[in-house]
Amino acid sequence: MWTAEKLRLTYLSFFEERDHKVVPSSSLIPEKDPTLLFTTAGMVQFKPYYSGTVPLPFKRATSCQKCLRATDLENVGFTIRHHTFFEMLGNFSFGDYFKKEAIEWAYEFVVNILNLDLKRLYFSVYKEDEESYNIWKSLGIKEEKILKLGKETNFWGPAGKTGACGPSTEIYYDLGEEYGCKEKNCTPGCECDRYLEIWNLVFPQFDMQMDGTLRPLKNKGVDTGMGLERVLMILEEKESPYTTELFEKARKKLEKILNRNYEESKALFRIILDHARALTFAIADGVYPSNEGRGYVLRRILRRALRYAYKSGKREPFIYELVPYFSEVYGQRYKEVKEKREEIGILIKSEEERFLTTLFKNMVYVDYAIENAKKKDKIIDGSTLFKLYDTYGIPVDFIEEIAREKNLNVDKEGFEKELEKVKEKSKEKSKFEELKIEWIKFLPDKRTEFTGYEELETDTEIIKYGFLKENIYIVLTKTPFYAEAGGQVGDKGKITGEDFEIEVKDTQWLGEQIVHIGKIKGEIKKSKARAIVYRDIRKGIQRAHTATHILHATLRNTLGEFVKQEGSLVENDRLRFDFTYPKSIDALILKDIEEKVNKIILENRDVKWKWKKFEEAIREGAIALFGEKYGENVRVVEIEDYSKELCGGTHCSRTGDIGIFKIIKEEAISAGIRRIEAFTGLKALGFTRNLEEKIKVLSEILSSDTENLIKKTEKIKDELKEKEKEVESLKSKIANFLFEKVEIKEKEGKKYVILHIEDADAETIRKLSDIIWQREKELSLTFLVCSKEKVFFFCRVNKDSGLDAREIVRNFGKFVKGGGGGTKEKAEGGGKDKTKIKEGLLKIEEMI
RNA sequence: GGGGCCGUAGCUCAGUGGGAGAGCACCUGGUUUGCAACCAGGGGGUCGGCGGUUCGAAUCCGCCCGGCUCCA
Repeated sequence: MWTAEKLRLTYLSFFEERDHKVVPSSSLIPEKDPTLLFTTAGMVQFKPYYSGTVPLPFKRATSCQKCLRATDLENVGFTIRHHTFFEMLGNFSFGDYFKKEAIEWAYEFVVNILNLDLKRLYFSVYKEDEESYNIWKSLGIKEEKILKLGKETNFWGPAGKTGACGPSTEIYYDLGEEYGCKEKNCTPGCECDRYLEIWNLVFPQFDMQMDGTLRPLKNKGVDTGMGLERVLMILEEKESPYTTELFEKARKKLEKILNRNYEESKALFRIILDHARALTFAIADGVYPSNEGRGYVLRRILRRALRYAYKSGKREPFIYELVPYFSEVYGQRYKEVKEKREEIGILIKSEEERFLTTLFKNMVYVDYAIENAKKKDKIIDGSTLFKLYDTYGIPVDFIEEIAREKNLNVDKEGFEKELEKVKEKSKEKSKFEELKIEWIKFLPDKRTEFTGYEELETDTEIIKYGFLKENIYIVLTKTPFYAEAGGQVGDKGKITGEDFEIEVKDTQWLGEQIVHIGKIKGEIKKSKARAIVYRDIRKGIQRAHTATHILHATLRNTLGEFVKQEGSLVENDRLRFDFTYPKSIDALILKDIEEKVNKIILENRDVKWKWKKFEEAIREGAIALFGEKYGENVRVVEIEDYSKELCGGTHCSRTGDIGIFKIIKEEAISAGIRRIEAFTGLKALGFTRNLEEKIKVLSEILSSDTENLIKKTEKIKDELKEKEKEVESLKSKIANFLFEKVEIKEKEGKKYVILHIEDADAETIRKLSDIIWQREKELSLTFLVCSKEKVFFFCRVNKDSGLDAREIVRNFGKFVKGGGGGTKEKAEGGGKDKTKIKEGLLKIEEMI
């Protein structure tokens, strides 16, 4: 009986016996390679060993690597070979053994260890790679079973324009005709599932040059990948990876959730199972759904699964329910999946809810676009497509799929163009000025030494300086000024010399150097200088920074481990901390957090820092931020029994130095990311004092004492409402009273009322007009004017009268320096000039 | 950091320059008691905030705040 774990162990020990170092799987997030979104293959963690940039710790390695790929997302579910998440078994050689051993061992493993049926095996080589071809032949493989294929399938790399590349050879397993496309020319390499590629052996052999020529690579190597899911399916004799033990439990659960059988809707099940597994692993490695980068890929994966489920009638979150089944199957080997299963579940659920809400709300726009397209040329144009994506957040692949179902086309090209435009625009707007400085040099360039951890004043020498606009930029050999990094703002202070004094406003990194930016008085003649950081401001920054660490630790304690720092700003007694959290934070919990932080401050704990090896620091549980680059040696800032973080910033020596910590604001800055702003030290005191001041003033205005302020305000509000009602009813009464004075005139058989009431308001004459209209049904026209500071008038005509209320109102408007409008039967207007009301009214009488 | 859409009663929303609305929920009275009961009446709003244009702004314009979303 084969199981996944038996297969993994068999593979790893097979190569361990052949002097390979067994290396554990690395994270799905390539730690030292910001160019890669995810770990997409077994070799990712070994990349530096091929390029030869680092000393080799071993020359042979083997691993079972978790991988994530979203490049073929649309195919997942419709074939048996596409997965977003999968495991790769691999053996690697860095300038050690080459084609012969690799191929022979692969043959031995597949035929002798796994006992795969040789009759079903096929092989491919790159058409110009005679060497590999001959090795296979020497193993007794018949020529007709070794296919010579072209560049697209059997020549790999380089990643980018230059670098390591080489031919590959592959092992295929014939699953039988029923898996095939039934085309005559169906062979290994075909798009269908029949010939399943189970093992790819890549031989980095050449070094591609800028001009495209191939030179021999210094460290020729071997990089192989055997798909665990694929092989397991063959060994277990299952119809697809989705029926192997890896998915068995989750699949059964899913059958219950969807109330369907796997057999009757395979694609649906495969999509959901695959995506649920990928999400589980990605979140376990610290990627969270968001609207950018890796997080965005996750969001797309989840949304695709939900979209298919939605189509099948499922409208509630459910993917999170599958998490425990994956954590059970994988928990032994991949501890993170087990340990974080609860957080993973919560995150997935909240993301599901978020998406379903958006989807449900915004699907109407898609429907609308589809109806439009049906009427026209059966194509959804690029700008519509883009709008749906850009504004309403509906993934393009969704729209494409829906369109396909309705036999419509989408203008993907037009969409790409629109997207390109937006990208350009974004880049343009965020582009900042480049430093174009003509440097005046005293000394040769070298790295600036930072003395600011120990002292705030340093005697130093000027390396160079220059001017940009009204600012001077100056670089010193050593400086106590902290340059902006890790959220902590640059120091402010003074640099003095014999003939000059510089007021430093900001400090920034410029490559390996620290540059001080400020204004100069006097002239620099000699290179000697003294750099002085403003103590008070620096202390304020330190208070905010240490408080940030306490806050971070407290958030993790209180809200859970999946609080992850997203960004941070540390200024003089002010801090801003952004972190992942799926929902808003309850006011009570926020208060609790504030209190806990202040408690740590009151306990006056020690704050210490040390330089350590990166690995050692991580092992001790220090928090490292993802996306930050760390060198081999890192600085660990530790708050006694409370927090341990990698941090280059400056800190208080005891937590008591912070004084007070006061949260000012808690808000969402984007989906799943919250921001807390807080003050420390005297600024925190100032904040509360300011509130106090406001309350005092408020009390005085309302003639209340501070204790009863709330009651008093409520009372005033109630009273005001009462008065408003009273005024309302008075207006009605006045209108009724005024009705008594109404005099109905008649001209050419048309009855009308024209009336000017001086001290009424708009509401009153509207009401009066209503009363007149109700009681005197014969009227052709009423025209009422009131005048207080301004003039307001309201006109109503009977629709059979042949009069136009708008016309009347406009005419009258001219007399009072105003205007008006409305409908034919009812119009109103206003003006500023009271003096000509009489003339205006006469004019209206003329118009009847 | 930049762009798009949105913000109206407790909830879901209509209203796009001229008198703040509907359905659900709530309260009172009536009717009567089988599954979203019915009938009549009522309470509930700084139309997210501030400024501008206009005789007049929920509506148009600008800025700010909040939500959703895309790009960096």
